[in-house]
Amino acid sequence: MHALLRDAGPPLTRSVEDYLKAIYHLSNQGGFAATSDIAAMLEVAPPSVSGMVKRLSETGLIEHVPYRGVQLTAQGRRAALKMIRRHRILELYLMQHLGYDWGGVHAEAEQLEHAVSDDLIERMASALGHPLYDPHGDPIPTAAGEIEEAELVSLAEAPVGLKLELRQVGTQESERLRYLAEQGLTPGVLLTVSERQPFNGPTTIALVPSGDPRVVGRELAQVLWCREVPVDGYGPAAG
Amino acid sequence: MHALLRDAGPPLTRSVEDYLKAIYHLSNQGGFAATSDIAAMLEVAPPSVSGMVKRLSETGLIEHVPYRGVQLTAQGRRAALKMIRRHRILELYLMQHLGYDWGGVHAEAEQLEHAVSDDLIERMASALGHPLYDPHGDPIPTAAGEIEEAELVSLAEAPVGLKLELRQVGTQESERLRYLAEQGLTPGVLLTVSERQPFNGPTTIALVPSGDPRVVGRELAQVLWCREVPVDGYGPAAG
DNA sequence: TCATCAGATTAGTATAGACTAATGGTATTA
DNA sequence: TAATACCATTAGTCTATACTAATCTGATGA
Repeated sequence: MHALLRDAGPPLTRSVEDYLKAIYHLSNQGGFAATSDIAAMLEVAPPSVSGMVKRLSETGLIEHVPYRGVQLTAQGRRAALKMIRRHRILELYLMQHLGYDWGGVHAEAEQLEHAVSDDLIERMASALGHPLYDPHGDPIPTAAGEIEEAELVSLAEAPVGLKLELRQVGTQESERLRYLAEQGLTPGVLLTVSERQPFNGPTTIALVPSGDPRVVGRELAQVLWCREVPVDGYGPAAG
Repeated sequence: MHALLRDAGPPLTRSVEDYLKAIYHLSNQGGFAATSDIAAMLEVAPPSVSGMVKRLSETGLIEHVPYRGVQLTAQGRRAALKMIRRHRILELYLMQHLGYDWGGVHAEAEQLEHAVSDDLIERMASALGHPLYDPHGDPIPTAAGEIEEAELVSLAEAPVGLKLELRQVGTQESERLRYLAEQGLTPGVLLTVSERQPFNGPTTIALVPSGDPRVVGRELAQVLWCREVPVDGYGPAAG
């Protein structure tokens, strides 16, 4: 079974590609993506999402548990990773070969990722020396659809001094979620670990770039899953 | 009145852009583009064209004379030239910077031209040194929407030895059109002028690349409008 | 001049994808 | 446990774009 033959069927529309990407980003580590979150990310109304979810699950790209959310199937995940590869290669190419800066590159790549051929992406990847990380330090999926899973560390374990991105909040309790949101601790936030008290004491962090400090008790810190962020350059190993 | 403000209104859809381009190519020098020709060029059914024509003329991009055909308005022409600029810059960029060959470049540019921003096209144009001709020798419209109109010579006047592309057939008589089509003399055909008999005699040409000869009487030759084709390189003046 | 035929148009339908308004389900809170 | 509030879903509509089948127009040819 060749990769090229495996995904036969009609090509995906632009909208479908956007939905799959959004679902991928929202369902970290096997969780469900909620209708309203997808709607917010794509800036459409929730009923539009319900409609699309029905179509996508009929074509086998996602699985839908009513009132719970959706997950990508293996096929949907492959398609999502392909779009993410395209996006990240494009961003890098536009910055390195056409002088784009951080400001404009995302929007341009967002459009182009739906129009480029696989061939063009591989040519760009070659011209870039088959990079492993995009300008934000995120890993670029391979053409075969594999991606380096960022290993997540809980904030309670992270070494002092590390720069981290909060990726996942491992609780559903609304009180806690509300509190964390008030503190500005939502997925995507950047922070550095400033200090940790001994004997299972709290962790003190500084938000990036504001520098605002936060003190997080051990119980909460244990459910804040973060990934290490390379301080500079195009990847963890970049010099 | 700034160019940037002049074309306000909702952005054109992909389909609309394709229709405008097709109409531009089909209506040489102020002629009308026929419904069936547009349909053939875009590979859609004629009624689909009728439907689109209605919408486009309501939005002022074309003018429609029922049962005769359509013409671009100034606004439609600007939009078409913008797409043609995009296409030609993209083809050149893909060939010169990403190693594309003649085979693949057209299809890729056809997709990308709908997705790129003006900014990206201008960056590519810069990287290419603001070229005036595309890989086929066709002139590239400027960002301001001006295009070098290829001056057409009638075959009856063209100097012996010149390489020409047949661009326009200046008659509507079906007998003559049928005869010309039988002879393989349709717009787009390449040829060289081999000989011309004196005293308003016939012109002998050789089709390119087959080399097949054709003898064309003066009356017919007078209505075969051609443009000179640069023999090599990226433009008439290219060395 | 009239019949014919190719080409253009209208009529009616389908699909993708969006919307608003109304309804239904789940989970938090009192 | 009951009430409530939030979120998801269904119902119904709209637009763009395509299609097929049916009809109309205008040019050609007898």
